[in-house]
Formats: sequence, structure tokens, C-alpha cells
Amino acid sequence: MRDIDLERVRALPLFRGCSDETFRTLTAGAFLQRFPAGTTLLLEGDQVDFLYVLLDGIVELQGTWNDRETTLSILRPVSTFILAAVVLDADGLMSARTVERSQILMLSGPAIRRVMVEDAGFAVAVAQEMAGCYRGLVRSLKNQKLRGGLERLANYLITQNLRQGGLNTFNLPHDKRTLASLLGMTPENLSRSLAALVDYGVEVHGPTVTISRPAALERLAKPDPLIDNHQPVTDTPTGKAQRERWPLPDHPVRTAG
Amino acid sequence: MRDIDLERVRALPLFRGCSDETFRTLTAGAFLQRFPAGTTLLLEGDQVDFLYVLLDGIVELQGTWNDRETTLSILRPVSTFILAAVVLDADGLMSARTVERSQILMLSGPAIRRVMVEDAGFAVAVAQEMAGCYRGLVRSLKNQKLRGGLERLANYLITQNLRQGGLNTFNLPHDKRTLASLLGMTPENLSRSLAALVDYGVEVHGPTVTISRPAALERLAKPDPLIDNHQPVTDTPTGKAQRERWPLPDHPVRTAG
DNA sequence: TCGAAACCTTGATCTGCGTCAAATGTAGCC
DNA sequence: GGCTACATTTGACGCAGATCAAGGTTTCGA
Repeated sequence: MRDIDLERVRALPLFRGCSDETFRTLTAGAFLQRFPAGTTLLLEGDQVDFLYVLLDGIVELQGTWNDRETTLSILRPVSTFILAAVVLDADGLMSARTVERSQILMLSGPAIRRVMVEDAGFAVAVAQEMAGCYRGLVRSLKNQKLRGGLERLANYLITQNLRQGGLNTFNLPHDKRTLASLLGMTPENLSRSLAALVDYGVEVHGPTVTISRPAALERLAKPDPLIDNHQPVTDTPTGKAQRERWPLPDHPVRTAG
Repeated sequence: MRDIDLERVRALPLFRGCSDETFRTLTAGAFLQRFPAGTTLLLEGDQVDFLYVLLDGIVELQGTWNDRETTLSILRPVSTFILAAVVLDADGLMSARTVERSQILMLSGPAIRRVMVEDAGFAVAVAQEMAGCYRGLVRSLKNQKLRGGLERLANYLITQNLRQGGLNTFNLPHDKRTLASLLGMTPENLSRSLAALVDYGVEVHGPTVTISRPAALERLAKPDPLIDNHQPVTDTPTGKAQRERWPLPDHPVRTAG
């Protein structure tokens, strides 16, 4: 990895609290790679040898069962994935696939487990990142079990709008087929649900969404901060832990005195 | 806390790898309490001051939205809960309620955050426990999104049977209304689904379930180790991390040399 | 032991959403 | 620019599951 890449990685929340020695150990055998769109990074059930950190692009986490497939999460930078399998040295429960051309850092799983034991600052950062991932999944499960498809879509649009500046017009970050899968519905049903939202001021032209009556949409959606994380785009790279503390201020990792 | 309780707690996976000093700090201000059935331990959205560890009994984790309620998880001993909120010092995303009379250890959140930074062994154990909780939730989300109600029920019965000794007759661990909520369906639909499973050899009498044609049930359920964790009852208290590594052998926490 | 409350089951009806098919639109490649 | 493949939309239909109501069963407290 080049020096400039090392600096970018060092600035990530996962690595801010670790010692220089720890950082060298982790990055010595690491890869920073670009993958084209549609690349399968790993399959569910696979043994996991690397921790993946998405630095640029979009990655989709999927699961399958009995010839059915669903999108469990859409990751945007900066996100780790498959961290739990690495921490526990267990097989991955999800598949990962790039949605668009992506830049991904791959860190050795054994190295991660080894330095966690030696560097409390790093172990704390891993625990925090893991906690953030967990909370994100709690929101997803609540969203799926408590809301109908139209409600999930309405809340998704409100959240995307806020994350993209709150100007009431924005672009869907990826194709509609993947969005339908993420929302737990078929593409046909997504199409019908978007059409139903025209009555609430939502217009869609290709990937562009315009919301002309945000108050009406919000009355339908009934957003809830315990399900929906409305954090806008941040200037600096933020980890999952920080995102899951929003709107509370950052809790900097303190190392042992 | 009495000495015998301290020994029980010390033996838990979360505390095995920490130093004696860390253990004393954590347990000095801890409470070990019994709560009757139906006690609300905390509400979603509440600030969290304690980590809860369920030592005996059953606890239900719930979420609500727009007058709807769902059961997100049913905890059995030994389980931590609200760990993510403690690690991140954030508000809880779920409510917790005792289903039956329960014994719960309550550890100070600030103390946990403080000693994590100082004791890598403990921080690693927290990260592992967090990873185990995360994987459990991945299974739940896959179960919810990929399977219909009847399929979730069939798999639930197979899993419960194995967890209770695999003798093809067992007792439901709690009331059917809570089970329906956990499986993401109404009590009426649970009743009809149980009736539909008679064709697959499932008989229910009150809380007692008998499976007379396990092969037929399994053909319907199509269990998948990436969704269903069929670990049987263990003799020793196991943490979530260990359960999520099953059937792989335990990965003992190593402390810095 | 009895009554009230909660749980559970059953019946009838409705609805959200999946499935299947076909048509239209868009993107990519030659 | 044209062709192909894929995405998306639209139409028709069916079903899984929710809702509402009512009756039966079980549990708990007085």
C-alpha cells in the first residue's frame, strides 16, 4: 500500500486508537484493491480469512435460502463487513458483492485476532464497530417486522433525502431491483409502491426522486429515530460506531494511561 | 453479591479473560437481582446505565412503532443484553421484559467502558460477545426476509426440539402469543400454522409439542446452518460468542503474553 | 370455589403482496 | 444507429396473512 493510502486508513475510526506497532502489523499483510461492479467478494458459508473495509463504492450484503435471495444491507464508505466472522473465527453468514466499482481494504483475520489481544485500544475500537453494526441490524429487523412495504419505502426515501442534503430531490444510490430486495419486496411491488406515493408528492424519473410534499410523506412514513438513522453526510470518514451514536457527539476512544 | 454468586459470574465467558482487578472493578458496583414475570427492565429510547446479564429465567426484547409491537428476541441464560448501547454509550433501541421470574446481573455501564480501555482481555471478550449477538441478529433477519410464516414455525420447532434433547417431544419455553410475535405473525395465524403442521406429524397439547414424523417436517422446513443454530443444550454456561462459533470448537481468549 | 382476565382457537372477510405474463424503457456493445 | 439483454412497468390473478368477531380454555386472585 502506498503512503497516502496508509494515511487514509490510519485516519479511520477503527485504527485511530491503536498503537503504531499495531497499525504496522495490521497493514503489513493488507491489500488495497479495486473491484469492478458485480464482483462476488465472498459467499455465505465461506471461511473468512480477511476483514473487508469498504473505502469507496457500494457493496451489497446478501443471504439466500431455498432459491430465494434477499439483500440484507447496502454498505457505503466507510464500512467494515464480515467483522463478526473475523472476530469469532467463524464462517461468514452473508455473501458480499460490489454494486459498483469499489475500493476495498483487506486485512488479515488472524492478524486482527492476534493484535486485539495485545492492544486494548484496538480491541475497544473493534467492539465499538461491532456494536454499531449490531444496532444497524436491530433497526433493519424492526423496520422489516413492524412496517409494511409502503411504509418501509416511504421511510427509505425520507432517510435518503436527508442523507443527500435534504433538498427534496436526490438520486437513488443504486438500481431499483437491489432497492426492492433491500426493502423486502419484489421489483413489481416497488414499482407499484412508488406509483402509490405519487399521491404523497413523490415523483420518480429514472434514478431521480423528487419530493414535492414532504410533510404529507412524513405523515405517512412516521419516521422514528429508534428505527431510522437520519444522520446527514459527514465530511470526515465515520465508522459504524459513530453513526450509531448520532446525534450524540463522538465518544473518543481513550487508551490506557 | 455473595461469594457463590461472584464465582458463578467469574465463570461466565465474558469475564474469563479479564484480570482479577478488572473483575473486582466490574462487580464492586454490580447488582444481582430477581425480577418477577412481566417486569419491564427498560424501554426502547431510554438512556442505558447498566449492562444486563440474564443468569436465570427468560427475557423478551421488543420493539414498537406506530402502535405495533414485535418481539425481536427471546433470551435464555446466559445472555447479555443492551450491550451495544453500553459499549457506545447510546440510548437503547429495544425494550426488555421478563417473561418469567428471572435473575439478572446489572453491571455499571461507565465501569464497563472504563475497564475495556485498560484490559485488552476484557475488551476482546466484549467484542466477541458483540459479534455473537450480531450473528444471531443476521440469522433472525434472514429468517424473517427469506421464509414464510409456516417455514419459520417449522424451523423453530426443529430447533427447539434439538435444543431440548432431540427426543421429538418438548415443551414450548413460553406462551404462544409471544412465540407468534417472535415469528412475525399474529396469534391466530400461529394457531392455524400449527394446525397445518399436523399433516407433517406435529401435535400440540397446550405447551407440549410432539413430532411424530421428523423427516417430513424437515423436508418442509429445509433447515440451513446459516440461519438456524442447532446447538443443543450445553452443560456449562456459554456466551453468545461461543454459541455462534458452534459447531467449531471454542476459541479461548488469549491474553497478552 | 368462583369469577374475571388473558390466552387460544375458529370462522369469515379483507388486503397487501407475490407470481406470472407481457409490454415498454434503458443501457451496453458492436 | 441498431440489436440484444436487462431493467422496469403494467395487468391479471391468487394466496398468505391480517383483521374482526365470537366462543372455548386456562390461569390467577379473591
